[in-house]
Amino acid sequence: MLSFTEENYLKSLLQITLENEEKNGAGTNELAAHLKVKPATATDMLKKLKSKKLVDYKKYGKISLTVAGRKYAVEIIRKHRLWETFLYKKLSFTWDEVHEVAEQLEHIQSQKLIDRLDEFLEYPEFDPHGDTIPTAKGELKISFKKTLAEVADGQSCKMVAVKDNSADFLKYVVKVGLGINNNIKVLSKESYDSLLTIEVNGVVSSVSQKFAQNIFVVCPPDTMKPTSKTKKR
Amino acid sequence: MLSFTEENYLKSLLQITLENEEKNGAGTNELAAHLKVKPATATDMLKKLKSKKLVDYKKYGKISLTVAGRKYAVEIIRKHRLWETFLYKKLSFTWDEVHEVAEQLEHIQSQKLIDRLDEFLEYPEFDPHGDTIPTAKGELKISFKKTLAEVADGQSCKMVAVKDNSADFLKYVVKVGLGINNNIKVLSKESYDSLLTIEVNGVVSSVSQKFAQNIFVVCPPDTMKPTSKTKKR
DNA sequence: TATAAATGTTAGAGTAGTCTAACAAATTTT
DNA sequence: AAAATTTGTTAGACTACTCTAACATTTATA
Repeated sequence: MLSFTEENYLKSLLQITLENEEKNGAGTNELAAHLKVKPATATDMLKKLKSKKLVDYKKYGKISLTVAGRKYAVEIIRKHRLWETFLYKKLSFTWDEVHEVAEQLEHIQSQKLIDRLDEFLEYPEFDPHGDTIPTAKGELKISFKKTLAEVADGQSCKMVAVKDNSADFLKYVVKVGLGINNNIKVLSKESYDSLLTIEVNGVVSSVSQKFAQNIFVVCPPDTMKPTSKTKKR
Repeated sequence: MLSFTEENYLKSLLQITLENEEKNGAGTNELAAHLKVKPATATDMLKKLKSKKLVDYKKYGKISLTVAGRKYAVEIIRKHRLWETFLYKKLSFTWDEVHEVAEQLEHIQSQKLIDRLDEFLEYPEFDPHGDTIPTAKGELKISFKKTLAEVADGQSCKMVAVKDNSADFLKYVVKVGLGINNNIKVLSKESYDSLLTIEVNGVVSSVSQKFAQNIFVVCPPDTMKPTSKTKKR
């Protein structure tokens, strides 16, 4: 069983690699900055995680997670996002309040707890920020999460979350006929003021850029397995 | 903000004092045994907690919580019991599974979380073990929790929890007309086999001792304020 | 390609919490 | 009340994680 600290290092490494798909690994300074510790501290921990076979690391080299390390990290992300969903959906926390508490809850050790929580929440796909929740099997779909404002002309997407929790905004969302899991097609985008014309359930509406920036959507979801070793060659 | 460890020391001290109302304070060995550490370790921590004004302690003397320390400890107990209730009621954990996970969850730092959880659970009075849950104001009712088998002839009590979670037992409970919060009057107790005759909602039934040992009840609840300083003299 | 800049590592030290071993005080027994 | 036992404390050491300061390696730049 890993300590909170070790878990945080694994989680940061996964987050860094997810943010930069093209990169081959993280750097010590980068990792240290992500965890808000000094590089020297990160070096020490990397040696420890290496000895536990959770990271691939050698002096002055790039850092990456081993298969076991990645699996562990995905579990932490899963816990984090399930707790965020719980706080948001069941305890009426707002979009911006969930993260801090989930940072603590993600370290609770109990497989049964997380399985039951998943069930209780009815196996949610997305957390309140629109990020995908890894499955119990450790599958992490990479969602190309963006705001509706970033969706290109003619493209379709699915609403996964809101960024603004004010009553005004949420009423407006309902008025436009939008809701979680609705499919949205962007019919056109005005170049002058970025006014969007969208179609939801066959209904066409116009929404401002400000509005669109507060709606999170995913475009074409893609599955990424927890490891590439399962691939046959 | 206190560390997990410091919180555990305060919690243990409160638990020890609650278990022995008549005693004037805990001893170092007793506290150390409760926390599964060595006495030397406890001595060190006591000095630290004393410097934070959370315990009253002097060399070779009895240990007790200050008003501030007790307040903190009651909050931890409150969190623990609310989480147990959540696990039991919402995530279908059994009576005996909740404690271990609640030991972890009780240390999560978020006032909003615990207030919302309390609301979500509809302000429960008792946890799955039949122990009272301190209120948001820090009031801890001392319940004279016992099993139905221990209730004296002629006495009345209220059912607060079950000890056995098997389907067989729970079906039996329903059959006898029992449920959480029901008032039970013990009409008579057979001295030979402890068979109980009880009255619930005007209906009289007979239950075995084995059955009665798996029902938790409270008899005459008594309120105990978080501090005795509020008493005027 | 030599030098400067950026990046990463090592050594030594500090804090929190734990331990063991030796000692000190309080309590119980005779 | 003296001795024995129990209880509690001190001193020194260990682990996990962190830091700063000095040094080493790699990369970028002139």
